[in-house]
Amino acid sequence: MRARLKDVAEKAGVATNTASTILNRRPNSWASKETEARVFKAAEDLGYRPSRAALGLRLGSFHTIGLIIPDIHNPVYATFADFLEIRMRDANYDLILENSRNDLEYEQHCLESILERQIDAVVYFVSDHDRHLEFLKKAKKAGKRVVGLTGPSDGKKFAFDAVELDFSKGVTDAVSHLLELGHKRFAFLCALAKGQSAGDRPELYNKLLKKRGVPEKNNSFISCSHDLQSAKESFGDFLDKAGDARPTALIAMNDISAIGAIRAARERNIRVPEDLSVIGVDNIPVGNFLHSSLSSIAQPLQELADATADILLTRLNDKDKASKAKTLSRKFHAKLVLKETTAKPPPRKKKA
Amino acid sequence: MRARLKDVAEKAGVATNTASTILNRRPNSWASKETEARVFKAAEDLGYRPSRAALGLRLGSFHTIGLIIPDIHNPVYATFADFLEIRMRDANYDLILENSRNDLEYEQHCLESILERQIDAVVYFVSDHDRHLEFLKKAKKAGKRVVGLTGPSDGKKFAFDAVELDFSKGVTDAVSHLLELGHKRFAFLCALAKGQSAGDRPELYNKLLKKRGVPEKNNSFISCSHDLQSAKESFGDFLDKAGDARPTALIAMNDISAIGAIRAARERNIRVPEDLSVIGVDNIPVGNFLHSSLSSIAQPLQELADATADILLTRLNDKDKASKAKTLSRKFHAKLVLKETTAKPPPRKKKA
DNA sequence: CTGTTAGCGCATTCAA
DNA sequence: TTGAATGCGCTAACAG
Repeated sequence: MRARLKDVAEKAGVATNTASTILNRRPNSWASKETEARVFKAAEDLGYRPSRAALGLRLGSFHTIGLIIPDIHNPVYATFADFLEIRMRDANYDLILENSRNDLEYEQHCLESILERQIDAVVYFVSDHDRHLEFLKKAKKAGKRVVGLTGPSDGKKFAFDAVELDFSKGVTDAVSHLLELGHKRFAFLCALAKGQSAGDRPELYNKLLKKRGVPEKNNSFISCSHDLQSAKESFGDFLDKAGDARPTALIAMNDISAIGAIRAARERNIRVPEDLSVIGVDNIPVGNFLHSSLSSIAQPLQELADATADILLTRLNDKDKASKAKTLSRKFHAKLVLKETTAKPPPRKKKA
Repeated sequence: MRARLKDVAEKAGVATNTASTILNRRPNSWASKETEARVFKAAEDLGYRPSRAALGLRLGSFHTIGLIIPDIHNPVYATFADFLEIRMRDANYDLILENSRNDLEYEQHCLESILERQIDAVVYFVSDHDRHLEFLKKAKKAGKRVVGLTGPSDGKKFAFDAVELDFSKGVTDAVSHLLELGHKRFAFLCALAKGQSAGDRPELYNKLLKKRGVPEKNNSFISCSHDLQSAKESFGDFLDKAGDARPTALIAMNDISAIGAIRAARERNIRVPEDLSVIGVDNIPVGNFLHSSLSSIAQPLQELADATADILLTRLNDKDKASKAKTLSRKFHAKLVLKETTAKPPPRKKKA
């Protein structure tokens, strides 16, 4: 079996608790340098690793945080998870990853199940606030820290720690850019999780364009699921129905949808960007390797992960919960990155 | 605090151990139906979940398996992890995911660190056998089950449980197809992990083509890292050097490399498939959404994950280690899937 | 520095 | 069925 603390102590010729003291919190240790060295060497030799089970039982914590992502197949979340994992690992925390598979119901299940574990904190992407309120209450009651990744100001509104990402500047810039290029007809492709409704997104989108003088009839709102195939099909159907009245510019709510949509266009001999300009969201790496590299609204993933880790560690280190009342939050902005999928709209064909 | 077993027992008006007996192994329980019902209800009402820490300590196992993948950004591994997680979760096992980031050294670290946990089994993708031999020994000594995902016959050779995937038929078919189309000059793009050498891959590749009458001078072997950018750069450099003598057909060791290479071609006005045929490996979804959908050699991911889960559960349920000596393995074959990136080679230009 | 004691939550054994 | 007792590996408090 594995070496236990007791074995280390014996080998070093000290008492078990002395070994424990030395191996953990040096400050209060009265041991001589020599003894310390002996203990460390014994631990090293035996390949001693504290039992996480015993530690968890004794300390009531596993030094573990849970991360729930909506979709492991979306590079954005995979990358975020990767970044966060590195940061937390540096702080000696483990990361448990749950994939809710873009299913709001299953997401609930993940939230509940992760709460049932000996976990110190939960990080999750806020998809639908109302659905999460009860979870937040439970989590707080259970003494778990929670950090939500969310849109702007939701954190403040609901009083939980949050890393906020504001897309508005990015989206506004995207629209401005398309308008400047001369586009008149727009489409918005929105990927929805299973069980999620479009909410007020269509209105927001219409309002945004109306403010710039684009009449509502020139705007289309299309929804799809979170996979490539669904985006292709939804946008393809839309193109087929729209015929010649089709938009010349598309903003997709994420790059995955954008890629699906571009393929739908391609299969209909609609060229990107000559016939159709496309802007995605997320700026995932593969977007740079398409036939035309994908213009996109980029999330500052590294910063988001760092901010999340910072908040997490602040909370985790604050054992007294002194700052219990305060809500921690950091805010970031998404940024438009122009590449090759945006161009002037094609010259209008004369009506036959 | 959370409800403990003791609380459940109290609420149900039974002894703690009675509650334990009822909640766990029904067969040996002598309790009346009524008592049982009361216990279950109490557990339900209190939202009782056994403490994993206590369970881990008592039982010496966390009902958890570890999966080490080379790259969370490669959809193939993400998908495999997802499939395996579902299967293991059904069997009430948790899955811990480690990402070795295509770094052989870090992979070692992952293997070691995962062994140090209270984990029942480890699943990993075999990249380099020699490096893993010591790990395998240690794992066996520690009583961990190990399942390796590997090439053909490696499992038998090294006597550990394995799910084997044989690419040879797929690769042979790919070469045959390209030869039939009339291709004469080939390139092989091989993504290598950090710290990994090409090994005997170039020879195998040359041999394969030589057998079909392709002289060695018409074959190029190019290596790159596991990311899109590296593939693009490596293949781009190669194209620049090759000039007009460039190959008309490319087999990339994975789709990520293929996508990078295609973009490199695109940036040099080399059309795919008109000027260059490309076949990848993995058949990842995004390949279907490129400008020309990517022909590829597909891994049967669902089957691989299922087989892995089957072996895992067989071992895990075999507490007596009766079949200790036997090596379990399952073998699968990769399959060529033709799409749009393969075509006849361009007509040869007359030399100036 | 040491040795002892106690307890985290649970399964298990044994005597009632 | 029950109640009591034991121990998994570890930390922490205490008197020496």
